[in-house]
Amino acid sequence: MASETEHQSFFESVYQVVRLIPYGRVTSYGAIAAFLGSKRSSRMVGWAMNASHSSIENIPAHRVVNRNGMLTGKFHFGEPGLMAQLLENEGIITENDRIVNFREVFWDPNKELELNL
DNA sequence: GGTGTGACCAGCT
DNA sequence: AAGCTGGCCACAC
Repeated sequence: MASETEHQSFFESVYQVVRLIPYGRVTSYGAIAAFLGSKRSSRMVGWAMNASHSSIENIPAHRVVNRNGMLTGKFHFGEPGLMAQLLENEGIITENDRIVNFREVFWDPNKELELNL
């Protein structure tokens, strides 16, 4: 057995979900964590994003915000304001580093996505 | 291999 | 009501 072992690290799982976020939509760290099974592991999701720079794939980390809809990780994009700019570029309205219509653009993987692992 | 950390969340004071 | 602390779990040194 053993085979290749899909050692899919927690990070990889997070990347997949983040990659599945539709254009013009956002989600929260807790939502992704809950989708992965550990609602309280939301911190790991954020940390995974920190390592997203190591991923060769483009991770739309700007579509991931906290449950308040605030752009908490904007400082990690190299330049502050870049995250908000990317979001507005997708039609998402942000104000004061916070998504105005967060409720409207919120994309819950638990609801939209099905357990197809 | 123990310790620390981290872009959170929720509960307690 | 608002601020803070704890918890949680995976990764880096």
